[in-house]
Formats: sequence, C-alpha cells, structure tokens
Amino acid sequence: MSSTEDPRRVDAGSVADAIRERIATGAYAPGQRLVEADLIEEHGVGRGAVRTALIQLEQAGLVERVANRGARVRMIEIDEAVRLMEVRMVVEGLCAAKAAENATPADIRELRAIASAMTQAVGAGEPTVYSNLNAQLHDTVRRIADQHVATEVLLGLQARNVRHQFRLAMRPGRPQVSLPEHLALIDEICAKDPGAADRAARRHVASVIEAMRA
Amino acid sequence: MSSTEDPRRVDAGSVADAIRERIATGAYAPGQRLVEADLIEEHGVGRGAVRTALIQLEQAGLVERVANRGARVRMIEIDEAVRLMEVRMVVEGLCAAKAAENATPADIRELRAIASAMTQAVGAGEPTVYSNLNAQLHDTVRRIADQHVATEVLLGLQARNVRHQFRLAMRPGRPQVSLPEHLALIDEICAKDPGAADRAARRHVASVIEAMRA
DNA sequence: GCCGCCTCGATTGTGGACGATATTGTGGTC
DNA sequence: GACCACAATATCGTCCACAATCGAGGCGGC
Repeated sequence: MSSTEDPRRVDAGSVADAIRERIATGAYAPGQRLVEADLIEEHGVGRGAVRTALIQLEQAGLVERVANRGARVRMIEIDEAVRLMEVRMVVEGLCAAKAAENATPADIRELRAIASAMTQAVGAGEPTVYSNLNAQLHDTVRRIADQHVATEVLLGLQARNVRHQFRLAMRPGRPQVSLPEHLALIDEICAKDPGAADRAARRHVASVIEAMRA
Repeated sequence: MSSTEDPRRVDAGSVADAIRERIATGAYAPGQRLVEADLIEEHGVGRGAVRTALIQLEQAGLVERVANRGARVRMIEIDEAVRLMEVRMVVEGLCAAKAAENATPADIRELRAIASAMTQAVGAGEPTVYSNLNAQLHDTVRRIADQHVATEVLLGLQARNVRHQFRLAMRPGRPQVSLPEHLALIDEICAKDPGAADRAARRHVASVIEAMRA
C-alpha cells in the first residue's frame, strides 16, 4: 500500500502497477513467464525495480515465483476464484454494515446519485458506464465505512480475480440482474440498517458467485 | 505465502519469518528502525535476502519503508487493531460456517477432543497450554473449512497484531471468559449449523475486541 | 528403440562498488 | 541566543559482473 501512496518511490510501485494492469487486461496471460530481462526492457527500469515489483506481486498472490526458475502469472482456478469471492462476500458485508452506521446525509445524497445514474445507465444499455459506476459505488461504500484494513483486503482480493470479473461484467443481461441488488444495498445503507445492509451486500456477491460458475 | 512453503527458498523466506517473530515477541519494538546492514549481520545473509524480506514484510503490513530512509517496525494503533479484528471477525465467521458444512465425524471427534483439553487446561490454570490449544482450534477450523484464501487472509491479519493478542491472552481471567465462547463455537460446528457457527465465531471475536479496548 | 547421463544455454541469485538522498552536526551571522 | 547555510555522515537505491541453478537437448550404452 504505502509504496503506491509514496510519490517518490515511482519505480518499483509503478512497475508493479503496470504489471498488475497487464495481468488484469490479459496482456500477460495466466501461466505466462515473466522474465526479468524482458520486463526491464519493456518498462525501461533497472533490475532492482523489477525484482521488487515481482516480490510485491508474489506477496499479493498475482504471480508465482520459483527459486532459480523465475516468475510466472499465477493461474486462478475457478475454484479459487469462488473462494476469493466468498471471502469478499463477508468483508463487503462488513463494509456495508459499517457504512450504514456511519452514513451522513451528504453520503446518502451521494449514494442516491449513484443509484439513479446506475438505473439510467442500464436503461440506456451502457455496460461500460455501468461498470464504472459499479466501481464508484464500491469505493464510496468503503470510504463511508472508514474501514482501512477491510479496504486493503478487498483491493487485494479484487486484484487477484479481475480477470474473472472482467469477463462477467461484459456478459449481456448481467447488469439487469445486478442493478436491483445494488439498489437494495444502497437503500439499506441509506436506511441506516447495518444488518440489512450486510445481508444485501452478501446477496449481491452471492449472486456474482453463482453467475461466475457458468 | 508460497515463499514460506517452498523449502528451497530458505534465505528470504526464513529471514522474513525470523523478523516477523522478533516483531511478534517485541524483540523489535514498534517504531524501531530496521537497518539493512544490522539485519545482514544479525541473520548472516546477503543484502538481497534482507531487502526481499523487508519488501515482503512491508507488503504484509508489518514494516514501513520510506525511500532512502529505511524500514521501521510499523506501529499499530489500537484503532487499527480493532479494525483488523473486525475483519477477522467476519472471516472467522465464514470459516466457522464452512467448517460446519464440511465437518466429518472424524473432524467432530477432533474438535471435541480439543474442547475437553481446553476445559481441562482452564481448570488446571495453565494459560500457556490453553493458548496453544486455542491456536490449534483455529487451525483445525480453518482446515475443515477448506478455505484457502480465507486462511491466507487470516494469517496475514493475525501476523499484524500478534502483539496486542499476545498481551491479551496473558491477562488473568481471560481464559475463563473465552472458554465458553470456544465451546459454543465447537458445539455449533459439530451440530453442523452454519448460521449458528458463524454467529458463535463472531461473538467470540467481538468479545476479544471488547477486551482489547481495555 | 529406449533410457540414463552429460554438456550447454538461459535465467535467476549474490556480492561488491558507486551514486543519490536524507539527517545531523557545525559554524557563522544577525 | 536563535536561525540559517553548509559540510559530514549514515543509509539506501542501483548497476555491474560473476556464480549457482535449472531445463533441454544431444549422445552414447544397452
């Protein structure tokens, strides 16, 4: 975390971010070898920075490193992706509950604005806009929840299966399913009912898990 | 994680573990500077291994690194410790629920054995034995739950506030409070009631949080 | 024709030296 | 006596070359 926050440590942090993004978009395929020399050339940095980035990514669960054999993009089986989402389910539930406790009138206005924008995006059939709003919603909930550790954990988990989620979000008909779940989550947070918000968040992630299995 | 599993990568992994342990026991105090040269001398390894270990520990949230200023043991405010435990609460709940789903007769026998050993240890006033059984119980639950990702997250969270937990476990009277909670958790798992197991695990961690605030 | 061994190429791990940077101490000036 | 500029020191970041290790492919024996 702190490495990405520190503007001075541009090298290792930005290299790690760059690799992370390429893994997410599939530019680096699962199982692909990540040779240090190639990464050096590709990103124009020193070996130290590349090694640092690889160690960080290994710790984050995105790449696998074997002694003297190098690093490769970790393949995430569907099974592990499901387990990932199960953990995410309960942590998102925690954030939702805490958000329901903490939400100020200004927060509630912000959430409602996102809700109406989402509804509109789905109506207009704009999956990309909806996807961005989705990310924005989760960010906002986390911010309101003021759960630094939970946020950290969630971002770590999310980084690990962007690939699966990416595919899912682009599936036609998916927004129509998830929209009411999102709206319910927003409603419960705005109603300041922690228990109901927890349940709404869990229902939503559970539905994602179910959809992911197909 | 994989680094500690791999017997070949002895250096960086073992150095990280050694530092981790010294942080846990307080040999390295919170805020203390961790100078690379000192660590090299102390652990008898090369600079690369030390740097690798420090990067891993930074990623794990145990040390803070600032460019050109070195690493120091991260101080964990009580506030962050509480947030940590809040996340732990829900994830332990997940594991307990999954364990309740998965528990085989053999698992149940094992849990009941731990339960009676715990009761006996508290009766005999042996806090160290009880503490070890406590760790064993949590390990067993995680194993039964078969939630690899959740286990990883929990171990990471636990490593971050061993210090607070260490203090707490040694407080007199604490075992008498936590024993019935542990027994309840075991009962619900053996009864194969996921919802009740979840609630029992949460109650237990919630009580730890409450105790930690004092 | 198949199996084991051995050499070779590719890649990573390590150690040392050098440069960069922040902190600390010092001296001078107002 | 306080404050500021500057030098000295401590420490980290980076680069380079070399050693260690692993996998592959060829070669010979059976």
